[in-house]
Amino acid sequence: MLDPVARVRRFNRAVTSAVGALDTSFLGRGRPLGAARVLNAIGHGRSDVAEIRDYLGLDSGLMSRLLRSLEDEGLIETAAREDDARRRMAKLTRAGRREFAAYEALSNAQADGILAQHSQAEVLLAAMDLVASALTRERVALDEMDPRSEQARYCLGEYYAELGRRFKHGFDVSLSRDPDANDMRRPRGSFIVAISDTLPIGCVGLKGTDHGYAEIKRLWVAPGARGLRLGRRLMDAAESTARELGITLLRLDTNSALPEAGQLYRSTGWREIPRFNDDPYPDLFFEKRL
Amino acid sequence: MLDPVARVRRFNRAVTSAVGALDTSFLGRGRPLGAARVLNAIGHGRSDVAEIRDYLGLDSGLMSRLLRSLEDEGLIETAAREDDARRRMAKLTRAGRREFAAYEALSNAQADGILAQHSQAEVLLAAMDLVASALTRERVALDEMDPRSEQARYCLGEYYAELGRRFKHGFDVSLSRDPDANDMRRPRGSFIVAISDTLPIGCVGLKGTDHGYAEIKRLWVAPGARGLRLGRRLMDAAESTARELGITLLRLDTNSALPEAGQLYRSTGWREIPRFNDDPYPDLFFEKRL
DNA sequence: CATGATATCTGACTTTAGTCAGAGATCGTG
DNA sequence: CACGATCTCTGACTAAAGTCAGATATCATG
Repeated sequence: MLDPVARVRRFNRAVTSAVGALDTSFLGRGRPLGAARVLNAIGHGRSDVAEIRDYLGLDSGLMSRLLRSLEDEGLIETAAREDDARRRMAKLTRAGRREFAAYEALSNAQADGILAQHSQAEVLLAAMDLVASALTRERVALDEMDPRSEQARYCLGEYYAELGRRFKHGFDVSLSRDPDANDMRRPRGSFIVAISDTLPIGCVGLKGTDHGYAEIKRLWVAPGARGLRLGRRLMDAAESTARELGITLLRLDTNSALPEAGQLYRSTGWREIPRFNDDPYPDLFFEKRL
Repeated sequence: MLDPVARVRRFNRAVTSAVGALDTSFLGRGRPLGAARVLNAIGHGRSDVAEIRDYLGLDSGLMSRLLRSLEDEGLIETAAREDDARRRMAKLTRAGRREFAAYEALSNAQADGILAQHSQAEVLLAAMDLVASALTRERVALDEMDPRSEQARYCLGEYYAELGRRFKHGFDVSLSRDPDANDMRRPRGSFIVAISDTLPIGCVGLKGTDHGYAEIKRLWVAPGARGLRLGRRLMDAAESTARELGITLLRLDTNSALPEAGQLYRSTGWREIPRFNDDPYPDLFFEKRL
């Protein structure tokens, strides 16, 4: 009754029928699912025909016909790309935007419906985040981006909030040595965000200094993405970026209130060293030679 | 970035692709999905053709042809039902059982694969249980069953384990007034189990006494099924069974360490009364006149 | 035992999805 | 500017899924 595999399969059955219900509601708009999917891909900002085909896994002949049918309905327009006339771009017409909005409304209504039946929506959402991260584990992209970008700032905000929860006396950003964003941009450093299907679920900063080493800062993994060894992947990415930048020595500080972090560092070749700064929060210091 | 609806939709995308991958692996056995689904429904114990058709949502013509193709492959046998020769029963042949086992192996491997990538499988499973319960909320069946049945005993075991966790000094079944199973069978009482797709996710007992009232005992909702107002549904079912049995007064005891239970009782017409038994665990007592 | 209801089956369709080969336009490169 | 590579499109298919109108057999009921 409690076999793990049976529980996963019960989950599969539950979501299969939920997904099927959404597909059925899509069919209610009188268009085959294939055409609806292409329309939605375009509505969500994909315009390059080859990219859509790849994303949806369609044959080029089939894709071409689906585009034609959407064009005949007056929902999209296609044009050759300016930089390469072999490739085509597709975009929604006014009618297409209306139709796309109708599909969006169906999707949103379904999502809303699931949430509305639940008196603890945040618990349900956290569980969904966790499952979604687990299922898309191998599709998590590690993207280098500006530490001031929206997604980076979101990660940092979550990171600070978590420190506030886990440190006995809270955490005040202004007391910490908040690294200058410029130190986490090439060529001095870098900032890497893990993105799972548009949602940022982790980050790490590589901060350049003038003291002959660089620092690893702001390693964070979203609660729903823990257990997927994402921290290790982020650290690997930061280290290889450091090597690219010609950095040979890395340091970092952390706090014993975050035991999983310390364990990660110890198991990946970092060795503990004496305090090397006067930041009030950390009480553990590590170094790794590349 | 944190819009609840967007999070649900990210979840939808993640599971859609996981489900698609399983379908693809099913196709690898060289049989269309429709036929595979029918074979699997039969393998999982559904034998009545009309029931399978209903479960899979198939047209009777299509169903007939799928059955024929499975028969031609030698995987199933069909026969008219003995009690009604218009209806047909289908069952697997030896070869059908082999083929069904192969599909089962694929499903199990997929489930195993998901779990294996996760270093905290129990956390992931708990999240899956919660999501599955939320998605199948309206398909939860409340079944009256014997309190000694396997599913009832599972619920009771989970109930006792939870009391052990939540009571400051633990919980010892032998110290509590463990109701005689016979008091929770008709006509003296009843035992109701909430089943979500084969998994028991809640229970409640109606225990007959010789003192002019019946007691509500053992109300439990699985952690993953909380927030769905299942406790209320179970209580409603217990009350209407009580009415059927001609019971006019209900009592129950509970503990202030279970605040959600007390809140449920207060909000559904129960009023607090003085202690009416000498069980060491409860410290709150309620009564409701039907 | 006639009659209407029910369950399954068959034949004759349509729609959707997907495959494949080749045509035509365009691109990058030597 | 010739040539191979790339991208899209068209025509000609097949397979799968689904629909619908009877035909046939059986059942429950008066």
